[in-house]
Amino acid sequence: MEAVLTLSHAQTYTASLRPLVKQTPPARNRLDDCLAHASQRRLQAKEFVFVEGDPAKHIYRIEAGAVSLFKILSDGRRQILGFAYAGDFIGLGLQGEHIMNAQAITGTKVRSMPVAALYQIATLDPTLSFKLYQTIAQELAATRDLLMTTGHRSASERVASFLMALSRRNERIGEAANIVDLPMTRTDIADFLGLTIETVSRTLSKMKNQRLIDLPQSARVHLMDMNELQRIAEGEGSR
Amino acid sequence: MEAVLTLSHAQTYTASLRPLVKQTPPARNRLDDCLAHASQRRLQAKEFVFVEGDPAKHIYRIEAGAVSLFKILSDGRRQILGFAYAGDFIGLGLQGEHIMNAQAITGTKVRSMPVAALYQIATLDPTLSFKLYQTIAQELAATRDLLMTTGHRSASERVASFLMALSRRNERIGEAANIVDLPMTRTDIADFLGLTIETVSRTLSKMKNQRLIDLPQSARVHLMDMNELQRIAEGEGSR
DNA sequence: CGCGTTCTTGACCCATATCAAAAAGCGTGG
DNA sequence: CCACGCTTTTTGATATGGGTCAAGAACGCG
Repeated sequence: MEAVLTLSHAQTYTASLRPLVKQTPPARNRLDDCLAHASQRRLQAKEFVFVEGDPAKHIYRIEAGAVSLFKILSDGRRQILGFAYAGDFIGLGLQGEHIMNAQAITGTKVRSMPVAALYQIATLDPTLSFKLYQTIAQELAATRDLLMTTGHRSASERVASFLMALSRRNERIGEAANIVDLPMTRTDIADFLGLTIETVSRTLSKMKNQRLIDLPQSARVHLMDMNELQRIAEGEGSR
Repeated sequence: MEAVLTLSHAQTYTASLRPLVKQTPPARNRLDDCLAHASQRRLQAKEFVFVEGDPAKHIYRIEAGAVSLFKILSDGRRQILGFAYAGDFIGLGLQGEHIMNAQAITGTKVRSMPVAALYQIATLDPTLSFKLYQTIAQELAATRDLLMTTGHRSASERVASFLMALSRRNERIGEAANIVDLPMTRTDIADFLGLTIETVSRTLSKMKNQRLIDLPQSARVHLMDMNELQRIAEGEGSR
C-alpha cells in the first residue's frame, strides 16, 4: 500500500475516462490542446508503454490499438487488471511510480503529456479534480466487478461476462453490439479472468457448439444469443 | 458503474483511514469534535450499519467491534470486500447510494456524522480532499490486492495471506503480531477469500498439523512460523 | 443442561488445471 | 503463389484441488 497517491490507470474492464472528456468542455479542450502538441509514440505488439516501478511522469492517451494493464505476482503468475482501447487514458499516476505494467497487445499509437501539465489544467479547471476523483471511483467499481467475476464464478460465467462487457463497450462507442473483436490473445483473456488458455478456448468452443456465439476468426466473436449470454454472465445459466 | 462519485467505504483488507487522521491534525480535530457530538449507535452481531441502496447520508467511525463490507451477487453468492475494525471509517459515500452492505460481525459501536459535515470540514481544510483522494486510491490498491489473492492463488496461499494481513494490522496498531483474532465467522472468511467454509477450516487444520499455527480457540490463531506463512502467502510454498 | 449455531472432519465428485499433441494462423522469403 | 517455421489456438487425455454432501464435535447461550 503506497503512501502517495497512486491512481495508476484510468481504465479497466468497461470503465473509461471518456466521461471526463465529455463532461468538461474546458478541460477537454485544454487536454486536447496539450495532447495535440504532445509527442506521439508508435508501439508494436508486446512493447511496453510503461513498467511497474517506472517514475509516473506522464499520462498517456491511446490513439489507436489496445493495451493490457497487469501486475506480476512474485511467483511469476500474471493478473491482467484491465484492457484499454483507443480514447482511453492510462498511467494516470499523480506522483510516485507506476504500480503496474502497460503493454501494447497490437500495434498501438499513444500520445503522452507530463503529469505536471495535467496538474496545471486541474488548477485552471477545478472540476477536473472532481472528474479525476470520479475516474478513480469508477475504476474502483470496475476492479470490484472483476473481483466479483473472478472470485466465485464458473468459467462460462466469466467468459460470458467478458464478452458482454466488450459488447456493451461497442454499444457505447456506437459499434455493433453483436460483433466483438478480441485483439488480445487467449493468454491475456485467461490472465484477466483467472483461467487457463485451454479453459478459455474450450469455453468459447462450447459456446460455439451451443450456437451462443460464432467464431469466424479466433480474434472475432459473433454474439448469436445475447440474452442467454447475459443470463449466463449473471449466473443464471446452467447453474 | 455509477456516474456519481461513489467512494463508498474507506476500508478494505489492511488499509485504513488512519493515515488521514494522523496526517492532518486540523482535520482530525474537527472530525473528532464533530464525531464527539455525533450520535453513537450500538449494534449486535449481524445488525446492519447500512445496506446497499440506502441513501449514503452519513459516514461512520467504528468505535469498537468489527464490521464486514460485502456485495451480494444476483444468484445469492456473497463477496466480502473487506473487514473494518475499531478506528476505521466506513460508508464514505459523497453522494448517491451505498453500493455495498455493512454488517456488524460482533457487538459493535459506531458513531456517525452527516456527509454534509464532512464536506464542510473538507472546505475548511483543503488537504482533506486530497486525503480522501488518497483514501480511495488506497482502497483501490487494497481491492487489487484482494483480486490478486482470489484470482490465481491456492487455498493455502489465500488463508496464509489473510492471516499475515491481520498480523501486519496488529503490528501497525501496536499489538502482538503473532496472535491474531478472527472475530468473523468461517463463512465470512470464505466469502472474503472466495473459498468454502470447509476449505477454510481444512486449510487451518492442515496448518495446525504442520505446526505453522496453533488454534487455541476457533476465533484465535497463534502464528508459530510467520516466515513460512509469509512464504506460502507469496506463493513460494508447496507449489 | 439442552438446544441451536458454528466449526471440523470425512467421503466423494466435478470443474478446471495440467500435460501433450495436433491444427490453424501468419509472416517471411524464395 | 507456395513453402517453411514459428506462434497461437484448439482438442484430447488425465490429474487434482477444492466444492458438495453428510455427519459429528465443539461451542456458546438461555
